[in-house]
Amino acid sequence: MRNINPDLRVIRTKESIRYALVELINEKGFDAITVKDITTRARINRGTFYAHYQDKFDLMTRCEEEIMLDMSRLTKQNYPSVIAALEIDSQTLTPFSFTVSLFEYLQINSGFMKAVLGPRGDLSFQTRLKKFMWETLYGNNPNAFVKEENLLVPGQYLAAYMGTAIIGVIQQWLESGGKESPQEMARILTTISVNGPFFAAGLKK
Amino acid sequence: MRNINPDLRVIRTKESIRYALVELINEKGFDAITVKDITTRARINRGTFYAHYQDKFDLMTRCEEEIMLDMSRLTKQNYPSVIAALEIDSQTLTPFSFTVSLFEYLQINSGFMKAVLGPRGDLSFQTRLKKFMWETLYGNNPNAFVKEENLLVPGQYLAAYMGTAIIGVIQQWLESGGKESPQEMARILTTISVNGPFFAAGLKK
DNA sequence: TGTAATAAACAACAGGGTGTTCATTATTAT
DNA sequence: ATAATAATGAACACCCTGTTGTTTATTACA
Repeated sequence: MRNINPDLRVIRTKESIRYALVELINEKGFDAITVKDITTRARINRGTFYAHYQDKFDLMTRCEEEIMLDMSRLTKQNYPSVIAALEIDSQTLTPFSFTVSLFEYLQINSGFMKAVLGPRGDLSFQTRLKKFMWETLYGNNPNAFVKEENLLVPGQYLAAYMGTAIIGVIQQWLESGGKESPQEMARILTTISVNGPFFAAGLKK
Repeated sequence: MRNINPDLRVIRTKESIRYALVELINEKGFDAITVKDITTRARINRGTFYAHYQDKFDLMTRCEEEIMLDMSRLTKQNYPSVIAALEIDSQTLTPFSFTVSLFEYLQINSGFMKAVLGPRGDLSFQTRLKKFMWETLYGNNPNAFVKEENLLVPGQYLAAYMGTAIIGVIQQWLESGGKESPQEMARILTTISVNGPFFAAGLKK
C-alpha cells in the first residue's frame, strides 16, 4: 500500500512527469523517448525521476496499472449482469450499456489512452489490454462470455477475435478524434458483434 | 534496385543477422535489443552491421518490407475474385480459400511472424499490418470489401473491427503454437466473420 | 590458378544516455 | 518556527552508438 498522504511536491512532480510522457509519446513515440527527454520536458531534475521510478518502462507500467484497475472495476460491476442477460433471453440491451460505460471511461482518459494505444504507443499495454479482454471473454471463470457448450469454433479464437476487434474499434475511434458519442460507438460495436461483420457490411440478409 | 548478384559473404552476413534478430526478439523482446546484442549473437563485427543497416529499426523495416510485399502480391492475386464472388451470390468459398493461402504463407514464415507479431515483437509492424488490412477492406479502391451502400455502421469502424480481429486470430494461432491447419483456421475465421461472433458463441439461432 | 575487387574484422573515437551517490537548497506539514 | 523530506545540481563510471581508417580474408572472374 502506498502512503495515503503524499507530499504536495510529490504530487506535482508525478503529474508533470506523466503529462510530459503523454506529450512525448505523441511527438516521437514511446520507443524513442529517453528519461532525459521526460525530465527536461517536465522541468524536473533527472535524479528526481529516479527517486520515483526505475526507468521509463516502470513509469509506463505504473500508469497502465491504474487504467487496468479501473477497467477491472468497471468490468466487475457490469459484466455479471451482461452475461446473465445473454443467458436468459439473448437480449442485447445490457451489453450495450456496458459498452457505453466503457467508451465513457475511455473518453475521460482519452489523452493517455490515445497516446498509449496509438501506433507509436506502448506494445506492452496493448498486449496487456488484449489479455484482459481475452480473459474476460474466455477466462477460467465460469461466468465468461464464451461457454464451451455450443461453440462453433474453438473458444480461444473466438475470444481473440472479439477482444482484438473491440480494441481495434477503440483505437480507430481514438485515432480519428473520438467524434462519435459513446452511445453511437456502443451501437456500432454491438451491431457488428451481434449480427456479424458480413451482415453489418450489407452482405447478408 | 538492389544489386542482382550479391557477394556470398553479404548473403551469409545478412542471414545470420536476421536469424539473430528473431532469436533475440523471442528472448528479450524487440525493445530491449541493442545492435551490440545482434552482432554478438550473429558473430559479426559491429561495424559490419552498420555497413548494411542504419540501426535496428532499419533492419526491422527491411525485414518487414519483404513480408508486406508478399502479402500485397498474395492479396492482388486473390482479392478481386473474393470481392466478385461476394458481390454475385454471397458465396463464401472464395474468401475461404484466400484465407487458407494467407495462413499457409504465415505458416511458412512462422518463425519471423511469431516473433514480430508476438507480445514482445514490433509495434510498428503490427501497426503497418493493421493499416494494410484496413485499406484492403475499406481503402479508396472501388473494389473493397466494405461498400458504402448498405452499411449498418460506418465503414471505417467495420474495417477496423475485421482487420484487427483477423490479426488477433493470427496472433493467437502463432502464439499457441500454430497447431491448427490453415484450412481449420480459415474455417474458424470465415465462420465468425460470416455468421458473427454471437452466433459462433452459440448465442443466436 | 592468380589477381583485382571488396566485404569483414579490428581498433579507436567522441558523444550521449544511464543509473547512482552525495552535498546543498527549497518546500512542506505540523 | 522547526524538523522532515523532496528536489536540485554536480559528478561518477558504465555501456551503447555511429563513424572512420587500417588491415585481413574471401570472393568473383579472367
